[in-house]
Amino acid sequence: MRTILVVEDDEAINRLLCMNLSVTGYAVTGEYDGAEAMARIERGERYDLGLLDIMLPGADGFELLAAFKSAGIPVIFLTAKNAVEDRVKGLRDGAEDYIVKPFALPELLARIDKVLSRHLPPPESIRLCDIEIFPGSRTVTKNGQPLELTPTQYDLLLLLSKNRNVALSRERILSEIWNSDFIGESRTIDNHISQLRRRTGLPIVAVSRVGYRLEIDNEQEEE
Amino acid sequence: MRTILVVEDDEAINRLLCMNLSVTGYAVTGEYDGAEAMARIERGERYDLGLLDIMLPGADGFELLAAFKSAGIPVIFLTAKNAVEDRVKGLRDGAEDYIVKPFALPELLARIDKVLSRHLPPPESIRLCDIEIFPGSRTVTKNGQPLELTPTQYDLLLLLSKNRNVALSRERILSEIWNSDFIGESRTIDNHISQLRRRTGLPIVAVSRVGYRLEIDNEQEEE
DNA sequence: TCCAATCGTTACCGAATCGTTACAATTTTA
DNA sequence: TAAAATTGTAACGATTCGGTAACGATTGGA
Repeated sequence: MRTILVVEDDEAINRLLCMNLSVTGYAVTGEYDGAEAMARIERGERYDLGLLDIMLPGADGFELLAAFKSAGIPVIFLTAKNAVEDRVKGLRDGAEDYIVKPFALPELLARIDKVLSRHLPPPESIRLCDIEIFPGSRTVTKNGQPLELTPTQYDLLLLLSKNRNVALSRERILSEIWNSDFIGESRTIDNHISQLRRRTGLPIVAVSRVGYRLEIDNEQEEE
Repeated sequence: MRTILVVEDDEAINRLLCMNLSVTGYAVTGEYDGAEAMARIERGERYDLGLLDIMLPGADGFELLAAFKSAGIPVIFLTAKNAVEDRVKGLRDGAEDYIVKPFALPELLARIDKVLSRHLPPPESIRLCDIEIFPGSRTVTKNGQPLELTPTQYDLLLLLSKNRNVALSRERILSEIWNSDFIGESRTIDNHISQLRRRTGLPIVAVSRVGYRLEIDNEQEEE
């Protein structure tokens, strides 16, 4: 379970955040005083993320940001409505993101999700049945043997593997692999799918009128 | 299951809304007093949507809107017939939508659906008796076993499942599934319904001269 | 109760979709 | 510069899907 430290002196907002985040599945600690929060970090308490107000008693958000940064903990700032310069300074000093009060909770959750996933170590390799993808070197093996793939095939495979059991529309595939536009509406994707299927032997099924889906009944492991 | 807080002091309308929404598959809480509703939000109670009347005892709709917004809960206003300025103010202050009383239920349902899909990630799965729909992968199971459906059948099933216990007119079905065009008025829908009924075994009943309705007596859960 | 309207279902054929092979244009590599 | 590889497009056949017609059953209103 991910842990979050919320530092916010407004009691209502603090409680609201803690309640909602804890319901969503995070382990939350609420802190009202900047100096106290600072003490927690210096004491070596571990958190996966800090949600920091800027105006705080004890120590302000920027001081805290420095402490969090040197402890390797990403930070999202909670800024008041019109404090534009705060945001600028915060981002320049290394905050991961900021959100303006009052904010919509789903938006905050989405940002938290993004920041946390950005801070996860990228996987060494991705395993699908007998296929293994090594994003670091952009190589693929099948049963341990190297498998030659063209760049497009590799990109397609990576996209599918990141979205296993998800019906990917042709539209989505186009926009993810062919940067931006590329108006050429055609059977291009179908062809690459066909080739990829032949080389990898993976169960890539057509979703009629929509696109394709990599079907993996998960009892595989990642490494 | 999605949760809705209905705040409306007119007892008849309140009960009507709660009854209809609950039959349609939402978890509904009815509240008659603005201050009480405010207390619920401040207490941290979670809802996916607020349906707010504007003229309320205790606290009016606009005060509630602010509270809902800072809790990240989207709001649809129920406005009286000629209160144009209310609508304008509501939308400017961040309401997602408004609907004029007296309103037609299908229209309200459509708007609710739109707002929710804009604010929440789509549900993992939708369960109807022994049928389970997985929108992400565009697959369906019956008693856990995969169930093959054609694209049109799938779209039709999804539409019906989002409008359970609501009579869907052929007109509406056509416009939702066949994008705009398709002038050919015929028995096409009846055929797809027939096939869907056979494959899923769901209680899709004909509503004479109108269309069809998926009849589900709710004691099911979603996941 | 009766009759017309509506509905459920089967059958059928044209149209659309998909898998695949082939090929030219372009890019990369030697 | 020449050869090889890659990529977008075209085309063909197989298969599936979808719209319509048709017929009997059912329903619902007078």
